[in-house]
Amino acid sequence: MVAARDPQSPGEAEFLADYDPSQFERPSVAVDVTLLTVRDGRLSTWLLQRKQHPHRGAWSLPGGFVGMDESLLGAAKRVLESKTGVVDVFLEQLFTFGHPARDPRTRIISVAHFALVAIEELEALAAERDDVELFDLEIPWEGQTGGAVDVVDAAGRPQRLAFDHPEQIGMAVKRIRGKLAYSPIGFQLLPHTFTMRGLQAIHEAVLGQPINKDSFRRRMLASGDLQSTGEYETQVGHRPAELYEFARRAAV
Amino acid sequence: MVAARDPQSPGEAEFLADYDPSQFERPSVAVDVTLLTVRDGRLSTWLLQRKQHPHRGAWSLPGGFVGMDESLLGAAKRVLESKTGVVDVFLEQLFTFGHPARDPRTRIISVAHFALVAIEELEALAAERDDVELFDLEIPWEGQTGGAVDVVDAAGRPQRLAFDHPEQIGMAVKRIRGKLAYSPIGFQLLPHTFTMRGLQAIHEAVLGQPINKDSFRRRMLASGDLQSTGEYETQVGHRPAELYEFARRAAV
DNA sequence: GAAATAGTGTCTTTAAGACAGTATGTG
DNA sequence: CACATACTGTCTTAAAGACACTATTTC
Repeated sequence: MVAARDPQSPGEAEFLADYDPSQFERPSVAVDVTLLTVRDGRLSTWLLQRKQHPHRGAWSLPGGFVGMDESLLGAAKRVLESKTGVVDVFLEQLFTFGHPARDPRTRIISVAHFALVAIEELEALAAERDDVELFDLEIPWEGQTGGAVDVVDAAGRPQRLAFDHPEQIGMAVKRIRGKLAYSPIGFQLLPHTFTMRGLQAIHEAVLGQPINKDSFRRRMLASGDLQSTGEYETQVGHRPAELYEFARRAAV
Repeated sequence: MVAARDPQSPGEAEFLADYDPSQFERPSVAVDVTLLTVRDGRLSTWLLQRKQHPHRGAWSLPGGFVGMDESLLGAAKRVLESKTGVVDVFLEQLFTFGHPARDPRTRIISVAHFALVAIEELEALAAERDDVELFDLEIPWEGQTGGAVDVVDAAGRPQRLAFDHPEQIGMAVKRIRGKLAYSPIGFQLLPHTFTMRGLQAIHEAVLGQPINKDSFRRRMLASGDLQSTGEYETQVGHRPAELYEFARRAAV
């Protein structure tokens, strides 16, 4: 429920006609999107190399300014699609970063978002783009402590990141760890069908710690979020596991 | 760690000098604060009656525009103090509301915050102010479902609220319910020392459901967040309960 | 048939809920 | 001393962890 741009009470129409929105100096408002995936058992994120100042050459989250007639989530969706090609994924607002000096140009307040994509989907898109790169995260804290994270290349070397993006990525990790405990968000990082072991691997990668196999299975089956497909994986060199799908995907 | 306003690479200083921040139209950015307390076993919030358009006469959260050299939390703290007199309380960013039509004047993006205060402290302040009023909340959903809430007067009549404030208050309730499960945030709604029964009453009011007394006591004592004072309540007409304090208050 | 992981059954451990019984103020 | 609530101890129930054992595929 949002207030419509209609007069609410006597005299309001005249007031609105007189209102001058240009009388105060205003900050710019941007959105940034931390795109998380799990690759080879590790949380990873997709970054762009900045071609312009400030922080030229540093890696940065896909981001952009919010249009005057665009919602925040709409802006994040547009930025994500235009800068990475990723469409139709889980996307949620995270936190708003507004330190007065976070951008050297001028006051820019950034509404941080995070998105979740299965690695299979990302790698198909990555083949078409040469300006983006997927980096592993190194999280120097446990559980939901929070704080900045490191972004490393294949050799484990920390990368230079722009602005407050290490904090933004850290906030995304903190949030997804928290959500995992009570919501079936792990499905967003997997293809449509998946095995119990595959789902557990996602949870372990996100939480950064091993999970008891037996209780994980019991908990997932009891949650009602999983639905048997009757199908089984093949070509795996051992007894094939049953494939499940997210039970509410049809309902949503 | 936030980027300083210093050149990061060759050529950046020249770029910054040329940058013209006025070339794009920008939204206004405001902060709103949902001030929650527990009164007589019910979640309540403190509202101001709007004296100007838009939504003149409707009740609204304390709010105001963000200054150009002010952090978001700093703005929220300033707004809270100037409009309610409340200082030095728990205050945290909640969510940013940015629907293009949420304010009939112009595009105003609001960074919602929430604050927690013990009712004892609030009532002392309320005596000095006649433009603010404390209203009970009626939450039409369970657990952490989320969504707008109703604000009612002493007779239970729903009040007319300005803007998207019912959603903002709902978001605050959702957040505090979530935090209660893993963080000792309930202490923020109590005086410095309190009884086990008092703490349980706060939890029950926030969660909107009764809690098992025995396991609550066990859980709280095991958490390490409580510290015995050796003091006991008096004048209660029954065996007095021990007074505890929040164990980390000294450390913070 | 060996290797490897899937899946089942059961015992142990731990946390939550239930409840009886004792403790200690005020009136 | 009656009352009301604080606090303690123990039994029951439910969930998580541990682990042995069987099942089923590929090589």
